[in-house]
Amino acid sequence: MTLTYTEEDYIKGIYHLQQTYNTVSTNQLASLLEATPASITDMLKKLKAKKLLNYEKYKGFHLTAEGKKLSVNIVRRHRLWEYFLVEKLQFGWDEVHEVAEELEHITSKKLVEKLDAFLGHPRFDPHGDPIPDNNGKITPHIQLNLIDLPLNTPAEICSVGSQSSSLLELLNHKHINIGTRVEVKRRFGFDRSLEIKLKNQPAITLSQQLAQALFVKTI
Amino acid sequence: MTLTYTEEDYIKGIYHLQQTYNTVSTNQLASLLEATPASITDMLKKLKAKKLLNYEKYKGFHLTAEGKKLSVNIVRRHRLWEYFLVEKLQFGWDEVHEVAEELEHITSKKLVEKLDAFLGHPRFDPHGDPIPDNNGKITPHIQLNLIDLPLNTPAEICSVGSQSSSLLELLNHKHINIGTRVEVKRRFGFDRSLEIKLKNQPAITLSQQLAQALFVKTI
DNA sequence: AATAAATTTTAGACAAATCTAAAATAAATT
DNA sequence: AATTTATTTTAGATTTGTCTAAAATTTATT
Ligand SMILES: [Mn+2]
Ligand SMILES: [Mn+2]
Ligand SMILES: [Mn+2]
Ligand SMILES: [Mn+2]
Repeated sequence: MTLTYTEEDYIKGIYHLQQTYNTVSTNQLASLLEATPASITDMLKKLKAKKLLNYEKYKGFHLTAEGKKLSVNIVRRHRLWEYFLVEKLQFGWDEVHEVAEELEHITSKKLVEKLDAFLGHPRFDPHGDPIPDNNGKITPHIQLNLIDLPLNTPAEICSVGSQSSSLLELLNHKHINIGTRVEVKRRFGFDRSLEIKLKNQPAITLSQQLAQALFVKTI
Repeated sequence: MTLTYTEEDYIKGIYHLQQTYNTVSTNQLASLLEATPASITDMLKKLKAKKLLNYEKYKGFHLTAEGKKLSVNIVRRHRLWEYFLVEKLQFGWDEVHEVAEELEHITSKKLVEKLDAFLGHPRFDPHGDPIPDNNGKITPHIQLNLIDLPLNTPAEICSVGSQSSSLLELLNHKHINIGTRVEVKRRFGFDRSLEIKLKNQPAITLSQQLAQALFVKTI
């Protein structure tokens, strides 16, 4: 099964959406891929014809087992390249997404396996998202939203809820990274903001919006 | 100036051909790119419209300064990736071409510069071909065809005349690589074959065809 | 110089991916 | 239940890259 770059972006988009919404709608995918609903419908027919998608007119859609398997492999490539860019080429973690969006489409099995080995079989990408292994297996991620972390409980940032550059810019400014140790010191009901402490640093404030975009595991 | 992957492959093909034939013909390019002459003509018009190509109907064509500059950059990316694949990912030098053919189309300036630095600014790719620098400057390659190397003159293989896998397979078999030291011991007029010696090894025979595909510099 | 052969271009068609505008269907509201 | 609104699909057009078959042009040969 060879797919065009565009078909790959579509099934990857559907894969991400159906993690949250079991069945995906035309408008949701149109919004994610920044295309018109008409374009989405056209592609849904093609993906259905290739047996990658379960789709009935007006009824929403989700990937077949085959479609999901291919999508997971695209996600694997995307996240391996992101790891490469940050760990080997010294990119900032907020600079890698667009380039990985292109690199992910190079499907050479040999390339992916050798890259994985060269990187030391990393299990998480620079945003804390798990990298599927060569069989499509994904290390489950037991993660707690920072907004739900109990007071004075040491924890470590393990992923972010979005890759928007505005979020990543803010995190860079506050010196928060994947792996950063945090403790929540106070909660303010008025605006649901948090006061947190990073190791050996004065307490800082996080807005509700920011805290909700951060996931942690206790340590 | 943003180019499609296909436009990039076309100007790169023209660039390589015009190194040998100052002006390139439709059929030459069709044969190189494995497309029909009609497809070539279509693309020539587009490239002319983008001012990358000097082209008059039936008169052959060659790149403008701008077209050449863009082509050299594609060649730079192609060869940097080949170097990466061999030196970092342990590919064989006969396995890298196809993958580099895809990687070369990722144009991110930051990616290319960081990759170049990561690799230590290599000056030659795994086939001995020079890697253009960031300004498009190419280290000139004073190379002698092995068939013209005088007898008993120590020399080093510095590049190969083709990347065909049949050639590279044969070189692997004979343990000949970029950097291998050779001396020509005898020439046979009948079939123009050569007897050569690699360091600390018994003499072996190279056919005329093989010797003509190898370039050396004396040491 | 006339003819034949090779090369190159054009004409017309098709697949992929996209769009806009209109039509069909489903969901929400009165 | 009828109507309005939102969603989704279809119809038809456009761009990019490709092809085959036919026409135009150049080059080679008699
Ligand atoms: Mn992509
Ligand atoms: Mn990521
Ligand atoms: Mn290419
Ligand atoms: Mn090369």
